[in-house]
Amino acid sequence: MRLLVVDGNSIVNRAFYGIRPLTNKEGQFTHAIYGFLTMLKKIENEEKPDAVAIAFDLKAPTFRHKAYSGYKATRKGMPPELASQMPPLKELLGLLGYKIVTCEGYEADDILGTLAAACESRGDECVIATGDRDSLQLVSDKTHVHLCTNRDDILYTPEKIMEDYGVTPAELIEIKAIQGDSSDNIPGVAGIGPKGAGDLIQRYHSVQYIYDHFDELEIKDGVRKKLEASKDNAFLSRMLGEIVKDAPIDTNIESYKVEITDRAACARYMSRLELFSIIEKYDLEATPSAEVTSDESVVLEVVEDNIPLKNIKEQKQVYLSFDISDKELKIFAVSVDGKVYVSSDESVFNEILSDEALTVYTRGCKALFAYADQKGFEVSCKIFDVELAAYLLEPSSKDYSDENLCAANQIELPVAENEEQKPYRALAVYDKLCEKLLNEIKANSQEKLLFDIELPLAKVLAKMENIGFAVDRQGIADYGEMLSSQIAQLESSIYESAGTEFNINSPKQLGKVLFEDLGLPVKKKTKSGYSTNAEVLESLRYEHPVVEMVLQYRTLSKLNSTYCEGLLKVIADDGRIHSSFNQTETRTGRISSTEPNLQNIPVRTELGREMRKFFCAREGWVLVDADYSQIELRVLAHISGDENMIAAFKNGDDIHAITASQVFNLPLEMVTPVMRGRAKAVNFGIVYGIGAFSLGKDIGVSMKEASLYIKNYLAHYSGVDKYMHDVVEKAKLDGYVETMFGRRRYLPELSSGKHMLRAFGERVARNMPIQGTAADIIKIAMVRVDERLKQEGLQARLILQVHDELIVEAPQDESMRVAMLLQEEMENAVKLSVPLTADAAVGRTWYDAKG
DNA sequence: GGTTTCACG
DNA sequence: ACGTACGTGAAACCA
Repeated sequence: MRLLVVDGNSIVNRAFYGIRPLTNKEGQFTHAIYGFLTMLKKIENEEKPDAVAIAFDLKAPTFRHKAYSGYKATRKGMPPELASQMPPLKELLGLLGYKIVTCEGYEADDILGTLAAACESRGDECVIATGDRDSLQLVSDKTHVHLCTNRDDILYTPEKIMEDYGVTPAELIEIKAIQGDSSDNIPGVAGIGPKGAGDLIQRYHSVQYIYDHFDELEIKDGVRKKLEASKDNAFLSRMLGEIVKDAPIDTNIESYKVEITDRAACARYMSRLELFSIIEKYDLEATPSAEVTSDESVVLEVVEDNIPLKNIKEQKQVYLSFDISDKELKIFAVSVDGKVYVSSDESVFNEILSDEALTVYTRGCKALFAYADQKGFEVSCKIFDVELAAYLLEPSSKDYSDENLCAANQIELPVAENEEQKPYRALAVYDKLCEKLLNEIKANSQEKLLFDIELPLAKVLAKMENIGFAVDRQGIADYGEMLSSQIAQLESSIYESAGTEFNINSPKQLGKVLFEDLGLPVKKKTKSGYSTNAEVLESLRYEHPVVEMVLQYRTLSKLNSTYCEGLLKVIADDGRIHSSFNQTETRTGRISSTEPNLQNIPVRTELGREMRKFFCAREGWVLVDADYSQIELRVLAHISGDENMIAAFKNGDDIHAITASQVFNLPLEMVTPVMRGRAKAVNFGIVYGIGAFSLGKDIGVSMKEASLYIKNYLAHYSGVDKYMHDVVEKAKLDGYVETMFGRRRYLPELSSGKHMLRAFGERVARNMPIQGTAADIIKIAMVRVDERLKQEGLQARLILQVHDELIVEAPQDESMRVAMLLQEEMENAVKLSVPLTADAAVGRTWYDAKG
C-alpha cells in the first residue's frame, strides 16, 4: 500500500500566491481552489497512491500541547481572499471523496508525522506532498517527501537529502535546533545560521552530543561562546523542532481510500465556482445516465418542423438558435413555451428575422446579419444576443458558451434524450438565461452600450467581413519571391559568418551560436535560455557581423511568412481577404481581427509598409482612410478634466511639443525634436500607467531622469495626477473600472497579495477607461458612418477598422463626399471637452490612402 | 500546448 | 526583494 499525505495548508498557500487571482461571477475568489486541485491531480498522477489523506491545521488553536507559549505566535492569519476559499475547497475535497484530517491541538505537520510513522510500522509506503521543507526530517526509505516548488517538484529520498544537505533526515532536526526558524518561533542558537549549524551537525550529528562532549570538541571560540550562551534555547529548539508522531488520529490506511460518490454534484459545485477545466481534469463530465438520475431535471422536448409561427408572433418574442455555415442556413431551432422546434425551412427563418414586431433572443448575431446581408434582406427584428450581453458583463471571460453561461447563472440544463437533442438543451432555458443577463445589463446601466453600440456594430462588422479587402495577389507573390531570395542569401552568409549551420528561426539554437560558440555577452535571459529579441540583438550589433544579418533575416522572414505566405493562404475566390472581426475578445472593448489579422499590417518601416501597396480598391474605386489624431490623449484630457491639457488641445497645437515645453519649462519655440520625442513617450507612458524604469528604457535615459520627467508631467497636469490616483482608489472600492459609456472591466488583481500583480491591476485601472472609451467612440462612429452611407444612397462601404482608423472602399466619384462624411462622423461621434479631430485621405491603395 | 518573437494601435 | 507600460494575433520551435 502507498499512502499520499497532503500538507493542505502548505499546498493551498502555494496555490494562492502562485496563481493570479481568479473569481467567479459572484466575486468568490477561486484561484487557490483551482491551484490546489490542479496540483493535487498532478501529484496523484505522478505518485499513484492507493489512498490519500489531506491534513489541515485547525484555525483556532493558538495554544499548543507543547509548553511554550511563544510558539507560532507570530504566524500571521490568512488574508481574507484565501480564508474565503477554504470552506468551498474543503467542501469540494469531501465531494471528490478525499478524507480531510485535522486534530485539535495539533498541527498539520504532526498529522503528516503520525501518518508517516503509521505507514512505516506496517511496512507501507508514504509520500508527503508539501510546499515547505519542515517535513523533510520525516524522510526515510519508506517515506518520501514530494516537495512542490515554483519550478519543478522535487522528490526527497534519504539519498537526495544527503546530496542537498550532507546529513541524514533525522539530523535536519538537529540543524534546525541550532539555526532556529523565525517563522515557527524556534529560537535556535543566537548568531549561528544555516551554514554554521550544518557544519556542526555534519561533524557531531546531534545537539546532545555537542553539549555532552563540549570541552573535547574542536570548535572555534566565537561559535563556542554562542553555543554556551544559548544552551537552554538549543535543547528547547531541539524539542520544538521535532515533529510529533503520535497525534490522536485515524491511522488505518484503508479509511483514506478515495471514493467519489456523486460525480454530478462535484461537477455542479465546480461549475458554480466556474472551474471548468478542473471538471475535465477530474473527468467529471456529466454523463447522460448520471443526469437522468437527478430528480428535478426537466426532460427536453424536441419537435421536428411545424414551427409555431403564429404563436411566436403573438408572443412578440422568440428564442432562436441556428447553424449557418458558408452563409447558408443548415438548421435552426426556436423555443416556445418550453418546447424546442427544429427546422431548416429558410422561408420561415427569414420571416422571423424580417418581422419588425419581434424580439429575437439568440447568440452570435453577427452570423445572422452576415447571412441576411448575403441573401439581400434586412434583419428587421429586434435582437438580444447573449454572447454580447455576457461580454459586457464580464469582458475578461474566455468562454461565452451556453453551457458556461448557464452554469455561471445557476441555470440547470434539461436532459437530452439523445445526441441529436444535445445542441438544444440550452435553448430550452434561454428565457431564464436572457432574463438574468438583461437584468444584469440594466442593473449595470449598460443598456445603451448593448443596444445602441454593440448590437448595431455587429451588423456593421458582418458587412465588413462579407465585403472583404481587395488585394493584389500577384504583387504579394512577387514580393514574397523577392524576400525569399534575399532570405536564402542571408541564410548562407549567416552560416558562413557563424561558422556553423543551424536553424536561425530557433531562438534556442540561435542563442547557442551567439552566446556560446561566438561568446557574445548575454544581455537578458528568458525562462528557457538566452533572450535573442531585437532589442538584445541591436545592442550586439557592433560586436559581430552576424548579428546585423540575423536582424535582417528576422525582419524579412517575418514579412515573408506572416504577411506574404500568410495572406496568400487566405485570399478568397473573389480575390479579396475576408477577415473575421471578433467583438467579444478584448478586455478593453476593442475589436480584434483574425484569419487574417488585418490590424497589424506593417507600416512602421518602409520595407514593411510596401505590403500596403497590395491592399487596394476594386477597379474604378478608391480607398478612403481616416484616422483619429491622439484620440487616447484627448480622452484622457476629457476624463481627467485637466484644465491645462484641455487648453492645450483647444489651442489645436502639437500636443507633444506643448507637453515638452511644459515638462521642460521652456517656451514652445525652444523645444527640440529630441525633447518632443521624449514628451511623446511620456504621453504614451501616462496612458499605459507608466513606470520610470520602462519609460527610461524606452527613451534611453536613466531611470532617475525618467522619474523626473514623470514628476514634472504630473505637476503640470495635476488633473491627470489626480485622475490616476482616484481611478485606482475607486477601482479598489468597486472592484472594476469603466469607460465613459459604462463598459466595465473587473480587476480582481487589485486585491492580490502579490505586489507585481497588484501593480499590474493598478496600471490596468488607469489604462482601461482611456483605451476603452476610445474604443467606444470609434464603434459609435462606425455605426454612424454605416448609417450615413446608406441614408445618402452611396455605394461606398466600410471595410476595415484599425482601432483609431477607418477604411472605406468607395467608387471614385464618391470619394470626396465619403471623405467629408467619414471625418464628420468620426469627429462628432461624441462631444468631449476637447475637440476630436480626424484626418481623411484618398488613394488607390492603403499605402497611398494613409497620410 | 507553452514559449518566444514581432507585427499593429 | 521583486520586475518592470496598455491592448491584440500569427508563426515557428520544442517538449
